[in-house]
Amino acid sequence: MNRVSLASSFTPLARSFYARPVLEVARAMVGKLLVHATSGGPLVGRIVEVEAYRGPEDLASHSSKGRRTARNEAMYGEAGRAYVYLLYGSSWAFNVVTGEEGQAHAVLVRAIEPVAGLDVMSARRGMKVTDRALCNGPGKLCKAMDIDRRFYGVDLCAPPLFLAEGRRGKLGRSHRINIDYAGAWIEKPWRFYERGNRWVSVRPRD
DNA sequence: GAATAGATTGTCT
DNA sequence: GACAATCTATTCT
Repeated sequence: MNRVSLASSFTPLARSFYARPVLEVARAMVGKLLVHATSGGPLVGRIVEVEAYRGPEDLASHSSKGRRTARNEAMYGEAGRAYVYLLYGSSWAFNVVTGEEGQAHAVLVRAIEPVAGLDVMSARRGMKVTDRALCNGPGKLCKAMDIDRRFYGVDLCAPPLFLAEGRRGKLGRSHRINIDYAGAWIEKPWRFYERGNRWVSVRPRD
């Protein structure tokens, strides 16, 4: 199969997939494929770890307490669009907006299992394709998949960036990672991952 | 594998 | 001016 037919063999998930409660979408996203059709061929990763963020009550969310700024504006938009932001100065994070418009809920993709375009990902990350650190973190997968602020607010229901159907194994869930500032919300089991998958970023506490 | 320290910069107070 | 939904290198066991 050549590169062109490989890219066209993936079909974007419809907006109805995203227009549901955020925890439902987060759970369903584990096992789906993240596809970026680039001029150099498709970059594809199987999603193995995500986290749900549900403002305004969720203190870990950028939209907590109804906060609405230039940065998180995309969270308030229609379901199925991307919310991309820079954190800690040098890493990009990729989120999918869910629920109803005006509702600032989103799902952060924390880790993927590389599926296609491995040579490109490997070169972009400066490490071997077999290295567990290739895509096991929000910033790492964005670097490997060539996702940055160019994709802020873009529609994920059509190429070049979209989710496609995939298969998944056993679902696991745990507390979210690195939200020490969020008080009692630290304990919410809003991280979903595939059990036993070596590409999951942080080993579950439980 | 686990723990630690330093890097780095847009965004918000 | 402080912080952040992190990463990397380094230094242990």
